[in-house]
Amino acid sequence: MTVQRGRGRSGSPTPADAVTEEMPPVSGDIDIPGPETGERPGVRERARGIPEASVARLAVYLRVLVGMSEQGVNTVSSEELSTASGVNSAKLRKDLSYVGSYGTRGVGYEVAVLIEEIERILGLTRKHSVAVIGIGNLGHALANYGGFPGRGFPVTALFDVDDDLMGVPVGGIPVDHLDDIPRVCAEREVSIGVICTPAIAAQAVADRLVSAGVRCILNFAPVVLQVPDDVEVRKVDLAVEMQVLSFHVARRADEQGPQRRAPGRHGRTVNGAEVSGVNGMVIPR
Amino acid sequence: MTVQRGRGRSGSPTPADAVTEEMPPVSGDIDIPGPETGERPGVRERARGIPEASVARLAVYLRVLVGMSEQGVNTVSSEELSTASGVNSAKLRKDLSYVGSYGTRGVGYEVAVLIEEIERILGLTRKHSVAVIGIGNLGHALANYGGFPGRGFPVTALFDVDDDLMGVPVGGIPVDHLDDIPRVCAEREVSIGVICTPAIAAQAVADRLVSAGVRCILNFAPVVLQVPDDVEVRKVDLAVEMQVLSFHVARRADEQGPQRRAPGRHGRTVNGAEVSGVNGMVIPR
DNA sequence: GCGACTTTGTGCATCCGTTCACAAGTTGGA
DNA sequence: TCCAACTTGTGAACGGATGCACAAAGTCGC
Repeated sequence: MTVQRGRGRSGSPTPADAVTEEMPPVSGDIDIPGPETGERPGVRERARGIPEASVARLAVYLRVLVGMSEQGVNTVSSEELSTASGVNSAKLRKDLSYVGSYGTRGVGYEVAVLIEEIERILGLTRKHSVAVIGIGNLGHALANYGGFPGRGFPVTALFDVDDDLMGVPVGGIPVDHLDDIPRVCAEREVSIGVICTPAIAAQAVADRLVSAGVRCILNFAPVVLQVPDDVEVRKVDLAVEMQVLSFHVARRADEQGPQRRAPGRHGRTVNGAEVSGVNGMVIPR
Repeated sequence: MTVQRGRGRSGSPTPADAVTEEMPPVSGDIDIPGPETGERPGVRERARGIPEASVARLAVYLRVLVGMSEQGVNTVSSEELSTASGVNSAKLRKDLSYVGSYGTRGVGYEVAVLIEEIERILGLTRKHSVAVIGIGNLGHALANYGGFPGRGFPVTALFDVDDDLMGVPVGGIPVDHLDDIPRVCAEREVSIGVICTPAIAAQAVADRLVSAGVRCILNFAPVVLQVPDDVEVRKVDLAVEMQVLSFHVARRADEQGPQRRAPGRHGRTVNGAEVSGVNGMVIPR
């Protein structure tokens, strides 16, 4: 995966850059059967310890499960679900075990239950108001895809600097000026900001979002954002994706071209398709 | 990181699902100083062993380096470059060591040299013809951003099923029908296919791309594609990104809400901003 | 009610990637 | 020429994620 953790703007590089740091070791991760806290017991304690990689996969399982549910499937085994999700069953079961024990040995999982539990863990039971900043090609695309993938992510605010866009509704929502980020975000309780601006503007936008109280940012701009410790940033970088693919093209050419593909090679990768997934995504055009 | 390796359509789950499998252990990774192969010695052997995570980061370094170069910077230390790229210097040096030893102890790296070498490793020295399939919102955005990020990725073909779009130029390139994928891709030597279709159509499109000889796919559709072993797929899934963010929102709420943020917590994450990057991306609107 | 069969949940070994820490190489100044 | 300061490159330790394999738990048929 390609998950990097950056550092705050305070500067000096620290070990905190570690990929998949942050999650404390599993020590405090035991399901404490203490008094009810309103939610199921242990859920809160457990949620914290889920590895980021597992969280991302849970989202994938969720999608598959919803699909199954729509097709009337009631029960699914780890084997079936894992195949459909493109992971192996052991990993899937381990991922699900972070969520809790909702399967029945000898039978499998109830699709509906699993959906509910994963949604709860992922925090999808409540809506997350989304703001899109930078209404260019991509921003437009996102805004038009009103109410993001899998619902639960209503786009409630759009921002840009272009005067011609001010007040113009895109996907039903009028565009506001960047300067209004603090006010509008507060009013509409935006919890996630999606940055689709050019690289040059991204940091400034991030700063405004942060000062507006937004604590989660999805960054499409090709810059490493500097944000305070308590702000979560995820980055999607098309250039990087393309270049990684390019690398594989090159590697392949190198292997095959000059010294002819080694005869043993095929045997080694039998059945091991090269899918370097990164995440999920929607925008169904 | 969220790199998954899937399996071929052959079905039955296998250990090959392993993340970051495929790359053989470093055993054969030594820089063999044998006879020149046309490229620098050892390059070919080395390229194969670079971890995917490092490849992705190399792309980030490259972007930062190009920026520096444009500003007239000639030399950079691992410390500077790492800070600018949001990783720690040890990791950066290790990443660069996969590329080769192009630094000077006591001094640093020559920006120009590093750019050149990274470009070579990433296979950016040659152009990679790109086809975009599914000219909806996102496809449109990508197509319009003619000649992808960082150049080297010219979009040369567009496909859709909508009759109204046939022949209509988008970003200067006329849209062809899905049925023409094999012919057009062959003619224009497309090496990378970008799938922006709805989920339902994605697999069929992938199949056509594969049969057209395309061996690298960037998939924006929310499906797990089934492809042969020798096809590389990278997936960008907006839904997953959003849901991972949602998870963090929830986690944070759980931490702070009920049992008040633990006093020690801050001390632990000082300086460790939570940036779970995933990849790079451009589309500067 | 019992035994054969299925599937979950997880301890454990393994592997890969990150980080540490230091030897080796380079520069500049005394 | 020698020494101090600096920076790269990398072996080795560490830690987290993956995959295996099996005990536990449940179902089904007889």
